[in-house]
Amino acid sequence: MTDSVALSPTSIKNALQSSAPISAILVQGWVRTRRDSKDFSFIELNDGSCLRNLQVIAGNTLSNYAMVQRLNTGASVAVRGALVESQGKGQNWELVTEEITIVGGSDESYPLQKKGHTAEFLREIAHLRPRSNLFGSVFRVRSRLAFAIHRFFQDRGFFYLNTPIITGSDCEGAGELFRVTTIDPNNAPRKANGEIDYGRDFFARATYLTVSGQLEAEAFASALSKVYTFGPTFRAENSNTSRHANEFWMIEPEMAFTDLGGNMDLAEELVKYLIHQIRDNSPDELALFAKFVDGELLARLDFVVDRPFQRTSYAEAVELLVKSGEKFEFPVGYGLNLQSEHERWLTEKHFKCPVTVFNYPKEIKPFYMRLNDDDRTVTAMDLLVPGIGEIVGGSQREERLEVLEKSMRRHKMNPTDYKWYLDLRRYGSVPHSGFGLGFERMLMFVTGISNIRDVIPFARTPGNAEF
RNA sequence: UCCAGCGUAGCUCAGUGGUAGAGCGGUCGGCUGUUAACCGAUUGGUCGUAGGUUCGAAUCCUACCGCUGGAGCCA
Repeated sequence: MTDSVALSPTSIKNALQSSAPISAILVQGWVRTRRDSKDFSFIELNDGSCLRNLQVIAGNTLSNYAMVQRLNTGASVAVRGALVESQGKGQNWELVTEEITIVGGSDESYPLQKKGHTAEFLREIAHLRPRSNLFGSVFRVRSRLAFAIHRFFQDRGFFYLNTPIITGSDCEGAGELFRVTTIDPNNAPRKANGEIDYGRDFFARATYLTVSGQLEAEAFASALSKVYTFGPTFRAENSNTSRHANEFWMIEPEMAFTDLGGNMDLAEELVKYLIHQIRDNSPDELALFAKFVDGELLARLDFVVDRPFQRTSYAEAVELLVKSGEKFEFPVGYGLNLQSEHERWLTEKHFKCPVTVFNYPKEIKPFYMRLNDDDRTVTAMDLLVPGIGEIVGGSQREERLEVLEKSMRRHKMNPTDYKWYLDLRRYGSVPHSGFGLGFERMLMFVTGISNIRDVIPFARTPGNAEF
């Protein structure tokens, strides 16, 4: 800032954790609120390093005290002074100012008040909402959760794999795709029949944003044994719900020599590990969520971590639903998809804990899932959690060449379009399994935040790509 | 995309046919080691947009736009 503050800055998090007074310290941050006293002004300073603010005492002997008294919420300042034990209640330490530099002012139009705002309002000011207690906390936890995911897999011998974001496969059964093209829509090359000729597009074929890295991950699991992806995923579905976004992040582990049981074990272990990590490392943020977002959050997280998840086959789940006597809006029956209300009944009312449902009828699942010996079901698994529903979807993959080709034809796919994928079954094929964990859905579960748009920095949903 | 609900001050909301309100915020002043401070004053509006009904519409009707919740799709 100026040469009079040659100190290297200290984060507010570190300052508040100090075990002893510090005679000279420099902190930088944004003013959350200011209160005047007779001879000085209290400034609540936050730099995002932690939830808590540092109380700054700015005395009327400061040369720029008149400016300090006009500081608005939102302004940025650098403060040099002494960290001392606080005389007041509510904080252990406070900073007595020797010099304060107003870095960037703010005025009365700053939209964040020190009182609570609704999530809906803050969504409209997505560029400023990380300066609020709630959203600052959400995005600190988001970072922590991402770190925990890498740690979980790296500790277990998985290799981090970056699968392509631009993909040529358009038939993975995972929703609508966004097209990637450099063709000028007003001057597109045409085939004889008038259709656009994507063979003359940038990649000499039609290309899309990826909806899953699974197929590519299978190739690398067939070489490095255990891999995981963690990257952005795009779905062009016109979904308008609190748990769908068009751009989201997904974790997709893929393991060679692993069957459905091993797959379910890993998913359960991962979910529990992530809850533990956040429980241990983000206590202040969790306390805030418990207070303002979801009063039962901590009890639910502890409950989930403490006991094994329920596991039930699709057939058993259908039977439970039929016998429940519950009146459902949608019909229950073998061969029908489980509706949200059915999944919610299983996880929220019946088992009251996360539930893994496995072995679904082959008709309602994608082509790549391994056919069971009964010839009716495939080794699918969905992990359902209370409040959110499906958080993990996965399966053991079909590793038998002929069975896979047959399944492709049954799904009206042409096996010759998937030569490289089938090669994995031609050369050293092994039983292998994997799943997709929705990163944002996991974050919702851990924070209690009920809308996916509030756990993504700048969410993309239908009709909304501002910021 | 479908169903339902809601759009009133910067924010949260009240007002259901007869002169647009409150709290908070902001601004000014007072008081004060305060901490969602306190006390007083003050500022603030094309009632989402466009039509229609009516002597008269924030209020009733229609369409559109936006937001929220639910459904489908899935992570």
